[in-house]
This record gives sequence, C-alpha cells and structure tokens, in this order.
Amino acid sequence: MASSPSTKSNFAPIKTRRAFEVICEQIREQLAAGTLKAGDKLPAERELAVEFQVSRSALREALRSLEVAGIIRNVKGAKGGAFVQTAEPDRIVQAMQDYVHLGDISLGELTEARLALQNIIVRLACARATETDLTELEAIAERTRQETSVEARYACAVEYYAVLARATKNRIFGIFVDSLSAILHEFVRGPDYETLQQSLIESRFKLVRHLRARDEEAAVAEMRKHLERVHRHVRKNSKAAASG
Amino acid sequence: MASSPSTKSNFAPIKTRRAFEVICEQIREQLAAGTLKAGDKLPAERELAVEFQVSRSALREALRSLEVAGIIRNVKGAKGGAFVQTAEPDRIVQAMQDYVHLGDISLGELTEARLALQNIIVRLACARATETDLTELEAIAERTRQETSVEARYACAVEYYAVLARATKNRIFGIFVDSLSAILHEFVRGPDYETLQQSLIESRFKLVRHLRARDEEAAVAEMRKHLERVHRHVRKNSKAAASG
DNA sequence: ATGGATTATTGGTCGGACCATTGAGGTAGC
DNA sequence: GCTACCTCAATGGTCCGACCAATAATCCAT
Repeated sequence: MASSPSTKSNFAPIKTRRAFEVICEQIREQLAAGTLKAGDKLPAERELAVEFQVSRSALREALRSLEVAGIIRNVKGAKGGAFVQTAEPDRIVQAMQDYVHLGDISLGELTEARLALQNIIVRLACARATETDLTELEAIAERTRQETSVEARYACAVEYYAVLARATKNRIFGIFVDSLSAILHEFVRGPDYETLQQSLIESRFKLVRHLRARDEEAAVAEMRKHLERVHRHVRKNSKAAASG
Repeated sequence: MASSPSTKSNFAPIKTRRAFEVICEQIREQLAAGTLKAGDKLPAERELAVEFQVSRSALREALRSLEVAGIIRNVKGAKGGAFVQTAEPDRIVQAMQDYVHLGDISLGELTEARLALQNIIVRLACARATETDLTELEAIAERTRQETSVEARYACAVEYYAVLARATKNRIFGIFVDSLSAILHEFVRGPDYETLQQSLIESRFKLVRHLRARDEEAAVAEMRKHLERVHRHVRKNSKAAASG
C-alpha cells in the first residue's frame, strides 16, 4: 500500500529526504509511541551521531529543529544533554506570531476571533470556575491597579485572560488565548492607552462578580463590552500608525 | 526602564545567548519590520556567515531553525538559497500536535474545543458563506461519497471542515480547525469507522442546505449532532485502545 | 535552433578541532 | 569532620575546511 494514492497521480512526490529530517521524524515517532516521554534524556550528541550514522553537524541540526519546536531542551555541561520537555504552548504562540507576520492576517480577523473565543471561554468559565480561580482573577485585577508602568499593566491583562481561560479547565482555549494575546500586544500602543487601561480594570472586577453569580449572559455581555472598547482603541491607533 | 520589574526580583534572567539565536532574532526583526518579506531571497550561507561573523555551522543552525519555523525555505543548487516563505499554517498545526503529544491533553478537551469552535464557525459561515463556498462544500461531500478508501474519505472530511472554516472569511478559525483535525485524526480508528463515515455524508449535505437557507440555529444543531456522533465513536475506540 | 556537456553556485554532509560551561570528585586547610 | 578550592571529565557550542549533490546558466557541437 506504500505510496499508492488511489485516484490521483501515481507519481510519488520526490522527496530529497535530508538526514536531519529523518532523525527528527524518528525521534518524533518515539515520542508519539511513548518510548520517549517528558523528562527523558537523549544520549550525548557524539553518541547519537554514531547511532544514526550521521555526522555530528547533521545530528545537531536535527536536535536544533526539535529544540526550536519545543520538544527538547539542550543543556550544556557535565550531566547536560538533550532533555525531552514537558508541553509548553510557547512554540505554538511563536508559530502563530510568525504566521501573522508573514501573512496578511488583518486586525479585523484577529479581533473577531478573539471576541468569539472569549465568548466561549466566559460561558465555560462561568460554569466551571472554582472559587480559587475567581479569587485569583480578583487578585490580578487588584495588582493591575497597583502597577505603575503600562507594560506591567499589560502583562497583568495577559495573565488575567490566561487565568480566565484556565478556568474553563480546557487547555486548548488557553493556547488560543495566549496566541492572540501575544499577537495583539504589538498593536496596543498610543498615548491614550494608559487612560484606557485604567478604565478597564473596573470591568475586570465586574466580570468576576458576574462569574461568581454564575450569570452567564451578564458575564458575556461584560466581556463583549470590554473587548469592544479595547478593539476600538486598537483599531484607531492602528489606522493612525498606518497613515503616519 | 531596562530589566526593572517593579515588584518582583531585581535580578535579570541570565541568558547565555547562543549565536544562532541572535541570528534568528535579527532575521525575525527584519521580518516584523517589513525589511524582509515573503519571496525575498537571503544571501548565500557562506556570505551570510561572513556578514554575521559566525561560522557557517552556526549560521546553518539558525537557518534550520527558521526553516523549521516555516519562515524560510532552503532550496539547493545554483540560484538556490533561503527564500522567505508565504504564510503557511502547517507549522502551527505541527506545534499543536507536538504539544498534545508531549502533554496530557485529553480527548475530552480536544472534542470540547472542537465543538465550541465549530459552533462559532457555523454561525459565521451561515452569515457569510458565498454561493461558491456552498457549492464547493457540496462537491466535497459528493466526492466523499465516491471515494473508496477510508483514508481518502477522511481527507475529504478534513477538507470539508477547512472549506467551511474558510467560509467564515477569517483565517484564524481555519488554523484552529486544521490543528484540531490533524490531532484528532490519530484517534479516528476502529472497524466500525467505515460505516460511521457513510452515515456522516448525508449530514454534510444537510448542513449545506441549512447554510444556504441561512438558518443559523438549524445549521448549528446539525453540526452538533454530527460531531457528537463522531465523538462518541472516537471516545469508544479510544477507550478500547486504552484497555487493550 | 537544438540538445547535450560543462561549469559555477549553493545547500547538505562530513570529520576533526577547540572553547565554555557544568557537575563530580579529590585535596588542602581550618 | 567540614568547608573551600582545585582539577578533571563530560557535553553542548562554535569554528574550519573539505567534499558531495543538485541545479541553472553557459557553451559547444551538431
């Protein structure tokens, strides 16, 4: 059955399989099969090179690829080596950021996706948020109030959204939210942003109150109002930047 | 303001910045700034190495990283080189797949996310799908009926979801859907899958009819019914695999 | 003009060398 | 006996120089 598409062309795509690709693939297979799992340590580079019968350079390119993909982490020194990582969404975020930079994803698409996503999240969080989640959200909102720099407050906002997503007890949403946060961060600029920030804090407290009351519709409405204000600001400043 | 978190530790994180990281960063910067854009060709490796004042090996590791990230594509031969790519969501999908493999994302999380996502998509598609989109969806459903192999039919299903997502006119949703499709593909197994596939085709036609009638609620309901059947199957086979 | 051989360019791989970091073990001094 | 320092081996990071393989432009013979 190897390489026999039933209906289309019968020519197999020509693949100049590079050594490092094959290596990556094999390691990924072991990962999917469970032979390798988070925390495991791969043999030393020089050793692996012998095992795969490739030069150390080729092997290193493979390891580098896996590291960039967030699968392993290379640590130097004695007792160092390549360690299989635990899942971190950073790479997904990075990949999405690259995608937006390379492509022509418009701000409109980003904000629309964000709004729709937060709509789901608020509904789920409303049903599932624990008291711990809610107090944490309040703590973050409170901390936002005390922060002095714009950047610090923005970091708080990102954390607020992340914790809210976590309250859904579904990590997929967390990934999506983190990605959009990172991308939209680049658009959040402008002189009047600071005053906007201030006014958003109260909205965050309100949302928590709605969540605690398990008032889904009110929570959704609050989030929508909240985001629409942010997006108005972003859009305005984006246009200003484009025209300048 | 450099490296002065106001409330936390005052020690800046020690970073042993590796050469290839710095190179990647610089190239990414040029990308974000627009100095580099899709289609551009980077200088030859040997040339770039001189420019960055690093060895060719280090430079190659940087290029390899960027290639794995989907930012550039290396092409061999005269007039070859590293070309800046147009945006492709493949890498995001790959990253998500890695994340799921590494982590312990449960099937429940995946299916829940999928359901919520498709809910949004159907609503948006209902409002925005053009006649072209709808006929394309029908064509795919029709093709599914004619395909003979399980794999080919699954490919059609993936395409159906992709086109549906495209009908929202928001590429972000397309990325999310593609990612989930790729991940959930691994779970779609079992002897009775073929009969399930057959019965799903009719559902796809129904959905298109609802979309054409702009009947949002009916469309959403159909999609929900559709996915719940799939998920029941997947869950059953997943349990069977786990117990075996 | 055409078509094949030649050549220059460029990424892919190789092997070997040295550096920098890190942890372990050993040693001197208290 | 404990601590502080030194030494050393392991390991990733980098460099160099070479050759291979694919590829497109060029040249040459027909």
